[in-house]
Amino acid sequence: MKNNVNDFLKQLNKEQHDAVVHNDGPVMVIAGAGSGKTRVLTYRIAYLLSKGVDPFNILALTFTNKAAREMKDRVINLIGDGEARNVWMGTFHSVFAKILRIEGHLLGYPSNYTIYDSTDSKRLIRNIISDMNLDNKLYSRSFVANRISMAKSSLISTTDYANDPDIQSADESSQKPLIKDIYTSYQARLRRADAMDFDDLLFNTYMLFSGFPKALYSYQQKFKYILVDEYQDTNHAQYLIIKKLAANNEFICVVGDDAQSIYGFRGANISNILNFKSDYPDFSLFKLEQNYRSTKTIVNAANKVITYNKDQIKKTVWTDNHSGDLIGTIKAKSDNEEGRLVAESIFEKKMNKQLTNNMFTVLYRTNAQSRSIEEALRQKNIPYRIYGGLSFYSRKEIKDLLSYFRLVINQNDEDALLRIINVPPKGIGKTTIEKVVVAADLHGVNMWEIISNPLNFGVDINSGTQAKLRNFCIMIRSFIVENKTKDAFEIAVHIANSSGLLKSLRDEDTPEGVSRVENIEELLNGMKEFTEKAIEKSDGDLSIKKTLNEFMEDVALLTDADNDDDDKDKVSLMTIHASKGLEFPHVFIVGLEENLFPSIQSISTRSELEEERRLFYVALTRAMETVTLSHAETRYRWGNFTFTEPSRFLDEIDDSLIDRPKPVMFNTSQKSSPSISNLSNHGNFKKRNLKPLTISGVNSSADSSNTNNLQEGMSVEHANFGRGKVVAVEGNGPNKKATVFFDSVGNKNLLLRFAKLKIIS
DNA sequence: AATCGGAAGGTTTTT
DNA sequence: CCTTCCGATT
Repeated sequence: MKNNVNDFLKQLNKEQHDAVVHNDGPVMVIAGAGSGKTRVLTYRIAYLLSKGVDPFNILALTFTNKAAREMKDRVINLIGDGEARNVWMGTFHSVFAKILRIEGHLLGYPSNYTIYDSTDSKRLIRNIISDMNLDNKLYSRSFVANRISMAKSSLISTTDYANDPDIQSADESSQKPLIKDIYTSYQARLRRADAMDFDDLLFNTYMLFSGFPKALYSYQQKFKYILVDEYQDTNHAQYLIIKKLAANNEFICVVGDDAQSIYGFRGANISNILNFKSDYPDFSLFKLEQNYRSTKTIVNAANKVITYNKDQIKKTVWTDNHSGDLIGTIKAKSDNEEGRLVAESIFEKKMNKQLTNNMFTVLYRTNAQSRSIEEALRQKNIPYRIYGGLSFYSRKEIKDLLSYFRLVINQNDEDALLRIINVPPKGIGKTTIEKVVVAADLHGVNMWEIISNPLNFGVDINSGTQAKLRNFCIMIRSFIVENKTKDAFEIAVHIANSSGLLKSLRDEDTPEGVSRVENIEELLNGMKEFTEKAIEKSDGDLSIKKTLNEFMEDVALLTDADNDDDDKDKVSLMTIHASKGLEFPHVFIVGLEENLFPSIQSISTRSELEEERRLFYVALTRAMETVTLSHAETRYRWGNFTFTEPSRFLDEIDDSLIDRPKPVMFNTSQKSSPSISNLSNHGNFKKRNLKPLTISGVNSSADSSNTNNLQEGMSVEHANFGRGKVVAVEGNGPNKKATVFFDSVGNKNLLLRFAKLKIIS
């Protein structure tokens, strides 16, 4: 043990301390923002271990991988690596996925079942809708997917769904009575593919524990001590699983804050907090109300905002910290200007107060808003990192390669099969695939069986096509054989090459192709790291190299935010949802406009509006020192710009805490200078050429616009003119100019300050 | 069977 | 605006 127990307990305040050492029965901790919630959880784990509890008996559940990793790190800090490693800490989904790998056979799943992410399951739903010849405008994929997901997370099976009169009449009145059949067929197809979607991980865990008392009992014995983070975000399925696991020992500790419940849209149910009382009548309640994170101004502003919500648990968050600055505001003419003003403000603060980039974050409601901010930061040469957005793992080329891996591990994975059977092109076209699909349905077998032996199933194809299918199967089988002896990295490289995937992308010879190859290389590098890290850890042991199977077990549950290379000094950009649990000295919340934040979909019902307000509350309480709220008067939406109204949330901040823009007198001549000149930039609206995304924003800033070292003879790329060669460089500092010869337009004289040149070589 | 172009549709939020 | 899907063309 690294520290003496009493030493680390001294670092807690009274309430935190009591919550940590309370050792008798169920515990609920209601923790205001910034009050040391994670601290209580980690210290509690450390405390249990110090009392001699076996780490193997502790289960700690979080919602994001990031939160899980942070918790693990902090526990390791407290008590050292050895014991902490054996505590089960992870997201609900990853922990349950692990359990299902072991116990899934009881439900008829092999241990190598595939996890479908939401893209995969939407593809499958799309296929089913078109197979059923339904109007795919009426039966929109996302609507159906949502409906099914809601059902599953409430543990409503396909039969329950079809037999529930309320559900049926709801579907009938929305003109979609056949959702029940789509749901049934969807589950059947997942089964046939030995696949589970995200909701199945919860649904099946519940089925396992309710249908197999022996299995339940053994996990109850294993997980004697259960801790749950962000309890307010649990959905019905998660709630019941925890309840079952805890039923024997009732040594359960849940931590949450009803004011930060922001996942209602995916079935999270605040009443789980309220029900805790009735589930565990002898529970102890602790309230953490002292905020250690933020200034008085921020705490008071957030408190005031949340009072506009009717439904909430009473608590008084307060702080001893200094008052700090007033909340700042930015009012911009357009979303582009908003980006510019935010970037300028970051730049100024940085200079005036000697701050670093990583002290800043820009938060927004929707991922799409990142673009104008990105552009502005890039122009100001401020490095940034985007969390979330289009996930690295959802890029086409990555999905394709991963699909090869998936098929090697599980040949029943039909989504993977369909994705790659003709990628790169192998002459297996639509007609053939259609025949295979039909035969699979007809015989009730998996598509892999059909293509392995088309003649057995009477599939009518010519010998040329037969040979092509045979070659495909032979290739996959050879990968399967190789996979038995190679580690994850070796087999991955082998597949990337032998499948022809890398070659076909290289042959494209386009900038997109190059960036796709880079992405694949990035994935392979990550796999190399994964493989080698495992070797390091197992020092002494006989070659415990990580296998492809092990890699693939994790990958479906990973998101971009999990690539933690953020030791760099960068401004963070993310959605408010993604920011939960994090803190930053200086926070910008952008796009505070009606219909955007609060979102247009949520302003019609009280509960949804209140969730938006909690979201705003979460955003405000991320900040330690300053908050700046910004909105734009016009914003691009679907190609043309629309006028917007300031968000109601702006008005809900107490006047004494915010620095509102002074109302401008009507004086046409004076008003002109900044605003009109900005509007005259109209042409800029059209030039929104998005740079190809680099992986998680790495090097998005530094080398793309750092033209300080530009030299004669270099190859460069310009957003509009394409590639060119530097003919001459002259001038210094801000007036540095270059003459560049572009293939498209010939010689151009460019002021480097403005032209965003990218150095190629 | 592959490729290209036009049309249509889509923005909440995440595991 | 951007991505994805479908059909027509080669």
